[in-house]
Amino acid sequence: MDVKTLCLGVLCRQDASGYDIKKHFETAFSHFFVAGFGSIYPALAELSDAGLVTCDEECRQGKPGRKVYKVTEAGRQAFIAALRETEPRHKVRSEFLVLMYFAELMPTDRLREVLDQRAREIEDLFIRADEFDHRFGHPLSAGEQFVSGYGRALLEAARKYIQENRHLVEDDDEQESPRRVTA
Amino acid sequence: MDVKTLCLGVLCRQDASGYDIKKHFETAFSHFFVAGFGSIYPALAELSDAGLVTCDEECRQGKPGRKVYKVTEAGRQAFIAALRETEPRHKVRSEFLVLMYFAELMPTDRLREVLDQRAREIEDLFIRADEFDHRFGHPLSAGEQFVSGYGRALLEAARKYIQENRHLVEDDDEQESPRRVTA
DNA sequence: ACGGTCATGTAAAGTGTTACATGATTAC
DNA sequence: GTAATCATGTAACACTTTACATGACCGT
Repeated sequence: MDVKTLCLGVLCRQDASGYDIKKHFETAFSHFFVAGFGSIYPALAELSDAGLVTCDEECRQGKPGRKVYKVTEAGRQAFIAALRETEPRHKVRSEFLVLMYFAELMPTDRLREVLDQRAREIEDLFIRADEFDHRFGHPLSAGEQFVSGYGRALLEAARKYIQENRHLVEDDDEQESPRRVTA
Repeated sequence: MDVKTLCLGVLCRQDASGYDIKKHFETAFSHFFVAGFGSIYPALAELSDAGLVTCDEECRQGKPGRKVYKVTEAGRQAFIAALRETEPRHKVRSEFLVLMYFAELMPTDRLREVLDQRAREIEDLFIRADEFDHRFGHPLSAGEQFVSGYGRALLEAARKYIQENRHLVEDDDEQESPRRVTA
């Protein structure tokens, strides 16, 4: 599934500009999809050319002018068809885990730093997840609840695992550290 | 981090052919990286051109001939430098979660099917993880242990979450089903 | 004044996926 | 005999990332 289809999906929920859609990727989709402006704007142009969305441009003298996109009936049908045909894949790409895998080739300092950074990122993601859940206005749909809960469950598992197992890569690696303290 | 660098990393552990490396991606790296032959073979050719690996071709009359790659000292240094510079990102791309997010636009049958399929895939991944851990021969390194445990911890969290929460998207969606049984 | 947010878009470069092309060997 | 596994590689295509280019508005 490509960014184009995801944009169409967002527009099936509500009218939005490219900028709004980017926000949606950063909040609602943050657990499972990323996209930048460089993918979103061309995608919207293509959707428009294909007649799957329409575009109202708010003229604000000079400047780019905010463009609000709306899905057409053809667009809605196309999205539903895409959902029917999409294979439910689930793919991870983690440089963090690559680094952990090759822990023996890294200095202990750097390892600690990387683990701390990952731990901080996880805490950040919790905060962002809370922000998303408590948006004032409409309550979460069933799908949003499921996905939000899924993200949180996996985040919790990751946090716990890292806390309890970071010693596997941080210790024994080099035998240089003279303090084996804490009886 | 690209496939080329990962291939170099594998070769820092042991000599291998392109085919062997593919196997490595499917087992050791299965939790966090995927790569096909179409990425691996060109990567090995480039590494060879750059002098980061050498290549011994086992001549077997006719046919392609198995090529066994070995890392050079320059290659080892280059990999260690890459580890130093790599940002520890962690990215998920999940069509499965997209489908769940848009559950309201899908028929209940299809939803059930998708959830069952994901559940089966998770069980498969457990089996593959066990196979990897119990390879006869050398015991797991610290890095391998950490990554293998991480993968398993997240798999367990995903399994549990799906079991306990699939009703969120499978039920209430359409009110058509006449059986609300089990008072 | 300055930094952050809002706002759109293009072009080039980098990367990965898929399909194609070929063929031997091993296990059932 | 048939399917799976071993084994390598190319070419076309698809997609994303990054850098660039521009500029207003709002709050402090």
